[in-house]
Amino acid sequence: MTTDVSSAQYDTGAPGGIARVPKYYLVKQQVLDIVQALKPGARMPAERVLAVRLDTSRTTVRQALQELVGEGRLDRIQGKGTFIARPKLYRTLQLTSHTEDMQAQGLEPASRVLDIDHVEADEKLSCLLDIDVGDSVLRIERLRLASGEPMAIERTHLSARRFPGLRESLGRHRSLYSVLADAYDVHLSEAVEGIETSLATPHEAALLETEVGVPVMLLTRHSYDAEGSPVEWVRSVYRGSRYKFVVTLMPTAD
Amino acid sequence: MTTDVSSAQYDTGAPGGIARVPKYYLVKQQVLDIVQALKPGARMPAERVLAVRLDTSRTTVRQALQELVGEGRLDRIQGKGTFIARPKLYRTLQLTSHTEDMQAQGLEPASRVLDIDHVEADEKLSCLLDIDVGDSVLRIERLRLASGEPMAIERTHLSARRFPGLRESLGRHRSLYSVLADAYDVHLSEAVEGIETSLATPHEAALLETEVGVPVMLLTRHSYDAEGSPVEWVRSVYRGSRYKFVVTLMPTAD
DNA sequence: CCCCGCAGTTGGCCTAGACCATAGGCGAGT
DNA sequence: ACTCGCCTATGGTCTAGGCCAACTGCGGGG
Repeated sequence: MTTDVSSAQYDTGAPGGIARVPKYYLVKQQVLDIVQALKPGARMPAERVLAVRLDTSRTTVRQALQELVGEGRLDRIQGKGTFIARPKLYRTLQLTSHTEDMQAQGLEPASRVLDIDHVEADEKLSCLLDIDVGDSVLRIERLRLASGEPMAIERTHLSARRFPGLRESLGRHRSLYSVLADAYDVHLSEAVEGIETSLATPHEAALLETEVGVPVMLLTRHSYDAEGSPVEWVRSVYRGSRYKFVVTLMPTAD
Repeated sequence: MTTDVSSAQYDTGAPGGIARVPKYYLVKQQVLDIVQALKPGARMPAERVLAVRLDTSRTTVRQALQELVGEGRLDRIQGKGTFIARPKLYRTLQLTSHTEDMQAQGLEPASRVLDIDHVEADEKLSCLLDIDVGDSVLRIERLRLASGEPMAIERTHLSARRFPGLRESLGRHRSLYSVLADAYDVHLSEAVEGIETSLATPHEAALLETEVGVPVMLLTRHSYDAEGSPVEWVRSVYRGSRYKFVVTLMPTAD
């Protein structure tokens, strides 16, 4: 029934703003002890087993597991079980292409084109790319991979007028940035990136091989060429539980 | 998008990796319609009302609301109700102090010291600060505020030997960085920041006035002086649903 | 030998309902 | 008038259990 009754189910102790600790959070700590005693790839006890062993309901166990999945400590696979996850990867923020970035870290870069088409610029895009509303925009949606592991979903927008034939050129090259440099003599000189958290949609979760609702990093990049004209606008979704972003800061010039 | 979702509770159709859409996710979309029709601060219908209106259980409604809270679209207050949240704030990544950073954005900076003490350096800290294991480290834990709103929990570590009397000096100054510059002639010239996602612990949630388990940004900063010696190591926890980080990237020097 | 299909295990999703904790209104008592 | 305390509405936590979906192994049929 209603758990154990009386005894402090909630930490109502010191009133000085001390946080309440829900039971599922205690369960999480207990599960964490199990996690830390195992190696990556090892299998956890089943949810129903944990519920009995930790004297709680399966619902509560799942809430605890949910957080550990969100933190990247566990992976769950339906029908197989729950497993200890591998450590996070790193993603350096710098003005380089995905290809260069991965190679610099000794990882095998790869991309799978999900979609590539032309769309009309809405007000927001026209402003970002400094074109007119209704102008044609080349939109490239790619799944980025690092050594076979899904890394991010990336949607790149470029002016179709400025880069005619780009769509065709991409098939013969490895990197978008090298195509821009070689075929159009466009070199990126500055970019502004925004980083925020979000939650995986069903579509994103499927592509990133994770679960709906886990925290993701939403990264937007606005790149400019040497003349200060906007070249691309990119929106990327990374698995928050798998990547750590690193940026080196220098004093501001002024 | 694949937001079609007609009637099928589960998309068992195409096996090509199409994402299943759980019912709570459909509920989330419906709730989102309500959210978008209201202004920040407005009150949502009660959970039990939504459950009846959307023909589902309160549990499922809460799961949908949970995600919207995690995304920073809703705020829940026990006993009062659920309300539309305000838009995100911005946090620029640059080599400046919290005080300067806030003032540059027209916000009122403030800090509340939660804890300030000396601890012995463990192996990790000794490496980060280039001191010996067991050396005394000044640890400052502060709650950062922007115009009254809790922004981050920040734990700064500095060598106590290198900065004698720093603890006392801090009471008479606004900013740590200005104390370092004025009293010790130490000027930061470079910093490496790491950004990753995590989930709020009960303690962090209480201080940040949010809920346990919501996504947070875990930001670590390792700062160096002009000579290349490490000066501080900082670990900060930001409410992911309230802040967006922005960084300007320039081409790498080499 | 291979393939199919059944059954068991495990995670995924949802329900119905209980009780706790907090905020706020309102009325009884002072 | 003011204050205290009860009542109610609302979110917060937890339980028990049902059914679905995916993986796995095994055995029978081709």
